[in-house]
Amino acid sequence: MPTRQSSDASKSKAAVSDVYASMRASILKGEIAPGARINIDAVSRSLGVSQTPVREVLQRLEGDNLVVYSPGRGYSTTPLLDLPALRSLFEFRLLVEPWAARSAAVDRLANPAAALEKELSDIRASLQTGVDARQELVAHDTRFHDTILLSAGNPVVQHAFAQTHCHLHTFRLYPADIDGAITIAEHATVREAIAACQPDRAEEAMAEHIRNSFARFAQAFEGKADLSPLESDGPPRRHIVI
Amino acid sequence: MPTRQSSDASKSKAAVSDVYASMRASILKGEIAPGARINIDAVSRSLGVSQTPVREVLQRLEGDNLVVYSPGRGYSTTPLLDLPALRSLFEFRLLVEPWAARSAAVDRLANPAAALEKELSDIRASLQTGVDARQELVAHDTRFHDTILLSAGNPVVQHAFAQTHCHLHTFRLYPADIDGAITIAEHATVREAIAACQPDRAEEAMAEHIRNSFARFAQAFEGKADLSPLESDGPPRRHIVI
DNA sequence: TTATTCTGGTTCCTACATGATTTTGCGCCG
DNA sequence: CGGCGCAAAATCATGTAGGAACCAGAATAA
Repeated sequence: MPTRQSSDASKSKAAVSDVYASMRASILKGEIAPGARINIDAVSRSLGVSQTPVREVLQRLEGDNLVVYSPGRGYSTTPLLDLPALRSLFEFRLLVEPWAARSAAVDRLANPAAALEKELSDIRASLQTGVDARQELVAHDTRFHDTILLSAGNPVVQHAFAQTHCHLHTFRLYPADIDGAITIAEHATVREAIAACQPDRAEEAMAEHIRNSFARFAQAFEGKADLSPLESDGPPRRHIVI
Repeated sequence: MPTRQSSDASKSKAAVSDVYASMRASILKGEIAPGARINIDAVSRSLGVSQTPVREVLQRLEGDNLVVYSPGRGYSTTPLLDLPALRSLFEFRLLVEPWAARSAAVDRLANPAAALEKELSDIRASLQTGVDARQELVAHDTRFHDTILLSAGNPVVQHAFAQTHCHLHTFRLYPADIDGAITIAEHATVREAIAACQPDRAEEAMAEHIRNSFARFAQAFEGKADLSPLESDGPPRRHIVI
């Protein structure tokens, strides 16, 4: 009797949701080894469900860029981001997020300053009691940036950014020893500019934060790569086109 | 005997591929009526396949934003883009594509001027013999913009842009009477700037092209909507929209 | 050493059961 | 007589089980 042993309220409906959470956690924890192939049958039996929900979950994970699909050969986990991929990702963020910060820094009801302030005090409090600071920090970072992007009010940009799952990927290679204080301080700077309704300052603060953030992550690759800064060419290029 | 009658070489493997092409065409042609729910069982029986490949296809179509999924209620086709959604889409393009044009307008092997020139002469020739100009024009537009984006050399930006499927959506509301000559002329301007390796000019030409393109599409909404241009109010707001 | 065949394993699809959701029809109240 | 609400039934999404085709790798023969 292959009954589902996961949640006591094992009615039925939570199947795909449970499987998604489980597989995603497995990949993020590195239990499946980046680049390895995923056996649908093995996973389904190990989780006590059928193959259909597992396949559905795999297709969703493909949208998250956590697995790749080869027709006729099944699914494999994606390898960790290398430095060029990380740079591409942060260049994209540098294209989108300063624009979002500028859009958010206006005197309107959409101004997210209050929500950002709450988020900042929450994370400060949470780090005091500090359990699993790494997870907390990434979660805070996600919420902070998502809030700003949301208040920019462009669903297409928001969706495109969400599809990159940048926080999800950076979580995979987040060094355990990073000090969150710097990140939070930069967040506070961004929030102040937004609260003051100064678009230029907000844009620049966000751009600076992303550049610094990339530099911090790039140090995880130290020794093997060049570490040249994100923007190489001279004149301070406007990311905002008229 | 529920044999598959689609392709004569009905080995088996083409199932999901066939279904995908078929459903996608149905939605784009409007045969399923935007906003209507999709009955998995009906589709599977009508195409002579089982429910599993249909579900797989629906999940892929969800990534294309052609259907939406409600847990427990299945899939529905997405409604046609309304004016605000179209504006959001073109604002995203205005954020990404001028940057890509700038990045492409450099004196490197990645410079796509030659490919763009071939693309332009191809479409000009194709329009002479003109069969189904609408389809040809959208296909050309897709290739032209994709080429520029590709040579910008950022996979993340490229993927994020591809995920918007902007040409796929604009195809759904492409007016039949639009004259492609203007579009092609603007493309030629962009190409010239890229060929001349003038980043500023390329960036501006692309931005101008996208603004004009939006204006042309917005005319499809004439009568029902405000038709305010992308940047409505007085001070140059750097395309921040409410 | 190279080509061919065979076998093990895995993906992919079909068919069916089940539970939730929507719709329809009937009775009741205003 | 018309509108509202509840209940029963049909409908449909979701999950399960199993089988057939297919790819990969190994062993054997030339």
